[in-house]
Amino acid sequence: MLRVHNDLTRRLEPFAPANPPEVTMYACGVTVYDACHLGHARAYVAWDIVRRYLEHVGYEVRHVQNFTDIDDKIILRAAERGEEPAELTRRWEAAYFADMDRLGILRATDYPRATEYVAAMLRFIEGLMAKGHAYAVPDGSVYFDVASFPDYGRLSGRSAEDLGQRTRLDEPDPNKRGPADFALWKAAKPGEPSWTSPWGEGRPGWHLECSAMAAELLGKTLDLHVGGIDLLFPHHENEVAQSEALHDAPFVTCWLHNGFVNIDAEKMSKSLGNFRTVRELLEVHDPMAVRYFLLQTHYRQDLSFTEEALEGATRALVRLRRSLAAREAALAPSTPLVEALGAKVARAFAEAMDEDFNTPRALAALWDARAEIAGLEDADAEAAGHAVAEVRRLAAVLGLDLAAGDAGGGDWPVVAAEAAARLRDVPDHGLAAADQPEAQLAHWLEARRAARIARDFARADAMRGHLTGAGFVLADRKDGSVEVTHAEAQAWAWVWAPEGVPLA
RNA sequence: GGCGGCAUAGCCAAGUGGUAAGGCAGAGCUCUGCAAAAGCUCCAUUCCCCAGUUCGAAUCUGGGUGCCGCCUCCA
Repeated sequence: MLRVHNDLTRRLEPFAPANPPEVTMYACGVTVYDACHLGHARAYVAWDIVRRYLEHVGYEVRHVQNFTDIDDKIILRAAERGEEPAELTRRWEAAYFADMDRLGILRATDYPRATEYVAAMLRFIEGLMAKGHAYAVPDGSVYFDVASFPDYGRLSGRSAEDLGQRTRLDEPDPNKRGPADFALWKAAKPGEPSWTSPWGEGRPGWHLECSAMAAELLGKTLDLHVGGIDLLFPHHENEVAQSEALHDAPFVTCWLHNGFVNIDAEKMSKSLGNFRTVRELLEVHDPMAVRYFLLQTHYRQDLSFTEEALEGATRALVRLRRSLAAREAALAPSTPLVEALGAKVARAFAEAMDEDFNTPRALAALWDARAEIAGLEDADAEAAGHAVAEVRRLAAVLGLDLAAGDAGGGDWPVVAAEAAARLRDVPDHGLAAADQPEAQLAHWLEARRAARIARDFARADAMRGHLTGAGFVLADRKDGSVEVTHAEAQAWAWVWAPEGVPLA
């Protein structure tokens, strides 16, 4: 049975959607004005795992994630660049998808844009005003009246007094009746994009879009609402207030929040300037390795980013893949032991994931299975491939493709192609230069093979030394083929196979 | 000031009462012409500190210390 940590109750509780097998899940999306960094990747990988696991255990998830495509930062950035806000936001939406697709994040059911739901938001505000929960001020803005909603603060654990105390430190906004009141509708300043409303030209407040779009697309009460812990207050608190004030129904049954990515013990964020974009990370690292890295930490915990840890995750992924690949072809009729092994890993995996999506433990279950598969003997070893398939199937629930990236696949990374090209400049071995990196490397490997057959190991090792100097790592295999990797190309491998008789 | 979180081996990180998962790094070995890869073995008597509860605590309670986050945009 799946149990989840509900931030509304601050407890682990059974997952109980209102209308199973359907699950409604709303994820707070990004403001599309800049590149995604590892922190964003962390959040969306976490929710991708939640979605995948729910589907794995039989739920049908309606997953909605918004794009905030109108706000102060967008307006400012578009003005700086001299382009329309819509051009800017469409560009960053595309960049968002490019990054997240590479990380293997499943597409949501819907990606509503705030600017396309302004009419729904205006109806929302009018409803709140009719019920006395909102008020307009002279400049044309509309605020939510927090005092009219006694339950305010339940999600974030803040009392009215807490909020009052803070305001002594800040300059009070003369427009607001109460210190915690927040804008539902912001009056437009000259030159800003705006929509017509009963209160004049303006644009929706940030908190409102999630409430309005969630209600439009998923209904008044959501099974799951997810987002970063930084959104807990005030964003999610305000969403609850608006939605429940209007609908007189619980807004969200279960809230999930993910922890931060820390770098040097500090939150990774735009404003601190200590972020690593997904795009730049993927220039060097296998997307699956980045995903694996993120899954090593439970989603609610802060995650420490270090290059060392990311590289460690990459090596772990490569070893897990290779270890399994070594047994994948063993598909003789299965045996009781192999069947039991498959069932055991599936059980351990489910136990881990059922405990609030404990991906570190789920990964450990996969590693335990790897060791058992490697230790199989005789008839069981002949059938090991069936257990490998089971491990890969479970890994896929985490969005990890353990079959990919192994020998033979993938384009040549730039570093490897450049290294191969440099081999042409080594004046030795009487080899013809070749244009393609594959052909260039194949010349060397063929010559080295000839030397090895002639048992001229000094020459063969000298050739390997040159290749090693260029960054290539050779792995001789029993059949005479050579697996080639490159020290700077994470998780990349290329296999050269000789024509003719294999090495004796 | 208010609210909340975290402190586990060189690094990342599970573990909420029963005697420290997993990965990376490191060491040894097997295999190999030699390597690499793969495989096997080893690697925290101890969980920030001090009291307490308990037959028993990394886990519960109290008190410290340190770090981080939210309260303004933020995944």
